[in-house]
Amino acid sequence: MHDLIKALKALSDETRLRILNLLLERECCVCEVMQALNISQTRASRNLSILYEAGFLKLRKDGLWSLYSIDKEGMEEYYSPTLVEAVRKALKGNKVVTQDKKRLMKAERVGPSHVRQLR
Amino acid sequence: MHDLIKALKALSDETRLRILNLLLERECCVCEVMQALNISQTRASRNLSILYEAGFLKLRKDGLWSLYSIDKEGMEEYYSPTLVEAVRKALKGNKVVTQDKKRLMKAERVGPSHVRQLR
DNA sequence: CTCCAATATGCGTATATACGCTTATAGTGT
DNA sequence: ACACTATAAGCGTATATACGCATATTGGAG
Repeated sequence: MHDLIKALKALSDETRLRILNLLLERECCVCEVMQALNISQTRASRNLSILYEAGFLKLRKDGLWSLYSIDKEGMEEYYSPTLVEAVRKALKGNKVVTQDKKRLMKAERVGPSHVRQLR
Repeated sequence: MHDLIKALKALSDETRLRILNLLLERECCVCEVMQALNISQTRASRNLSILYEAGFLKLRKDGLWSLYSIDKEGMEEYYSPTLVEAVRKALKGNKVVTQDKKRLMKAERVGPSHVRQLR
């Protein structure tokens, strides 16, 4: 029950729902998440790791970059894919999420120090 | 998105997951929830109304009694039934929840003032 | 080894949440 | 009207959460 609660808590936050929807598009590094959602580095990193700890994401390191993606296979808790799918459906066409994905297309894989404001 | 977050938050709590699982068994009044989970009246009432506000429950009044049950038909947000089902599956066979249901069988529809401690 | 870059973490703070105690509200019966 | 009962709501408090600022960590380049 505790793991389920942890998973549900992880999803009970706008920032994290937006991140999850970004990652449904494709794997992202922290700085891409920052740009797409237009949030701080700390905030992106913290919320990514909360989703990670809850079992939704997998992490791949490439040099300085931390690349997060939805852990489709690795989700041992059988309910996690169901939750992700429910969130995906629920937010399909959502304005904020759509805008995030647009910004993601313009985002560049450069670190916090070079991040530009995206529209 | 806000409604989804509200629903997820409502589920992100042990007391409320236990209540939801009780109600998957059958309609209950507040005092039955108290007895089954062995919690206070305030706590039962508060958490029931949080689940209600999040759209998971329906309420039927019978005299002094407030009878809560899962709102299977009324859940307008199409994701709510999915979430309920995910929770149900995830907690199937769970010790705590099983014990709650056992106590529910022994519970009586009497108010807080007559509640006995159940084993 | 040194400097720089991308990410993670410690810490303080503001806000949210959960709960108990107490009191209010609203049916029921006399 | 009055007493009694089941539930809801106000309030205070303890704990959890989210965030930013500053700093630590870790990898790469020279």
